[in-house]
Amino acid sequence: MSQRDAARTARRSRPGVPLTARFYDRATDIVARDLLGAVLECSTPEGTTRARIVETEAYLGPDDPACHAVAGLTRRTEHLFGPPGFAYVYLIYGMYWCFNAVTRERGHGAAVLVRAVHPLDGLDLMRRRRPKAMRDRDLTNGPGKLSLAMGIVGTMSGESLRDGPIIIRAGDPVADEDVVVTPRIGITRAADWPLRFLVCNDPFVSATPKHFFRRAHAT
DNA sequence: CATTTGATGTTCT
DNA sequence: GAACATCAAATGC
Repeated sequence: MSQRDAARTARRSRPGVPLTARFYDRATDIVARDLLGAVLECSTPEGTTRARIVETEAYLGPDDPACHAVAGLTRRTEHLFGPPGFAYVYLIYGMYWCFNAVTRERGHGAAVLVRAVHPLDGLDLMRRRRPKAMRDRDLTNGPGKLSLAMGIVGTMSGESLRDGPIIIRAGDPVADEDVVVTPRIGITRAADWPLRFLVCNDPFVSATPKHFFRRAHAT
């Protein structure tokens, strides 16, 4: 799917119901929206990479059926349960690391998944780490891909996003008219909740599934 | 092009 | 044993 088609599909999938009325708490989805445009930086012995965040998903906590917090405090969710401003990195499908920023107070269990970034610095290092990516946009247009490209791994979970190996800095803000909202990708529970945020027309956002289009029309 | 399938292994029931 | 916030290669038009 071309990037323009992905953005168009996402735009047409925008739910007609305002976010405001739907959920018990807006803290985490506000963070998810405001994280668009922020700069993600990761430092490893190999070097430092920087990239602009262009796609996020909010996971609201224990009352969100798709959030890992519903399982309670386990080995995996230890760092999800706070405090805010720290990394929650977990392994998915036994192969890929997913990076989240914890958003709520200790014990709550809410976080924002970073799903795609637009590279700014360290392109050569990213290409070395992602030899299979034929085009630059394939380097970081997915949560597993961006972790590979930037060197994000599980040992970074629980580290501070202010002075740890992964740092989030302020970036150029993204205007509301450039933000698209869709349901979250790759989940089965709460599959219609509109908590995925992306910068429309950015070539580095991940593909929006086609069935989102039909779902929006059914309602 | 779009859609399906196989890889891969940790975590929790 | 089943589920899984994924990715890349293979297959179908």
